[in-house]
Amino acid sequence: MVPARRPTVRQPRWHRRPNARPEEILAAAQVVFGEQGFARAKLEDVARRAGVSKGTLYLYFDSKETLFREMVRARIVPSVAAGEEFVRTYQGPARDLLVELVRRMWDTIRHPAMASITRLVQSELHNFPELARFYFDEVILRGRRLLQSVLDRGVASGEFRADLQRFACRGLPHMMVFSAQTQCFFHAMDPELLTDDQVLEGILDLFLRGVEARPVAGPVS
Amino acid sequence: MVPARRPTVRQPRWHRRPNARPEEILAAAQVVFGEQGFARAKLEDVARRAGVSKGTLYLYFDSKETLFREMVRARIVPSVAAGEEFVRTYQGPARDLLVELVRRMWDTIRHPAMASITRLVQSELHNFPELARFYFDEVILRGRRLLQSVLDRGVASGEFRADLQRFACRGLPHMMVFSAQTQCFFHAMDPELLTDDQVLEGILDLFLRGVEARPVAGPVS
DNA sequence: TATATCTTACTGACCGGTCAGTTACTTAAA
DNA sequence: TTTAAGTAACTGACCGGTCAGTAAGATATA
Repeated sequence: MVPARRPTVRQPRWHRRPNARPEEILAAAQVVFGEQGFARAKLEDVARRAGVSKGTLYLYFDSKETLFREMVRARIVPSVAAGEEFVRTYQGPARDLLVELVRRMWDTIRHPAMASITRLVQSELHNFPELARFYFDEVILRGRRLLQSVLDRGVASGEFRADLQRFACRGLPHMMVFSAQTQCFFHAMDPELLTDDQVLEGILDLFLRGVEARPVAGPVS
Repeated sequence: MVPARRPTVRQPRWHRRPNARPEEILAAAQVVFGEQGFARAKLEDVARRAGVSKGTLYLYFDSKETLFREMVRARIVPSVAAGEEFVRTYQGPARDLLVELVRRMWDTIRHPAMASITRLVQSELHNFPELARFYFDEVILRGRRLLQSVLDRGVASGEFRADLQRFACRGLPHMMVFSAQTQCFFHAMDPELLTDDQVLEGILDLFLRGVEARPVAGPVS
């Protein structure tokens, strides 16, 4: 009798997929860094989740730090660009634009994977000056300017208060990002849970009241 | 000639100060954890800053994790209690109470040492379920209820909108905490810096507009 | 079409540094 | 003299980063 080893069609233990690897590694890194934070995250875990060995990580990324930076960049920049594109092409009242922009921002940042990134960046900034610089310029500043442009439109059209403070374009994203983090991370222990939609409506309700020239009561949209 | 070594009055190399040590260690831990985050922080550094050796830490705290938890507890709970005491004893319009409470909260959380703690907690929650539970119950929930009670007073007196959303008592602290963190950590690289006072006025301006029944334009106080 | 040759994506054992926690000893001070 | 506060050398687990070796699979040749 012939032994059963060596089946007729041999399955390779791994495949060469140099084009797919970087994205897969970034996706794995997003999960592991998001769950563990930078310092606790083990590259061994990132590798396992990406379906490769630890050595392979180093074929595509110089170091743990580089991997972290590239992951943040790859995940965040497209969102900001999408927001800018939306505002650039929007036709209509500033109020509606603001409402829709806030909805889209909320839809982006309320997902745990995204909330993890904003939290990560916030907590690791101090250790990665280069990342901090990049994040501040390409995310915070661009986001702030984007929102300010929407507010400016509304002021020009008389929809928003002429005496808006410079803080307005910061307060909104601050409230949104932190609300998203709280929704994600305290979800399990909150006895007075709000749904994501309730939070969104609450944000819009407060902020519109805060900026509109002639606020009216009642539902937002 | 007599050699100069061994002066007549010998200074002890160290003193036994069992009552003072814990607080000194907590203070050192606040700085080091605040600067480095939990995982990067070295107990060696905490010990050096506290003026003791590493072994001494273990005379007063079971582990790195315990030290971290105790530090957060010791620094945060008094602030919450102070806010509660202030609201409990306040006589006057709800609007003034709200303004003054926000001022005091801002005065507390805008300091880097405090902003570091809120950031720390946010980023380490996942790794310390016990701390998360404690923080949520003793800080977030208590803070939320405190603010809600102020809002309720205003609604009852007709100063605030009767249709306030449940989100209102969360949005304000979210905006404040995140604004404080941003003020602290991006201070160096922001080309459009606002002063702490400008941020406070901006927060009050937005939020009062958002909650008042008959908002009026103009400066806050 | 078959197979020999070659390139390179990929593996995984290993090394060296780091650091939380321990312990054997020292010393302040009651 | 006693004892508890404090020290500092030590241990062992852990993990980022390396590199010698392996095998997938492309290409050349018959």
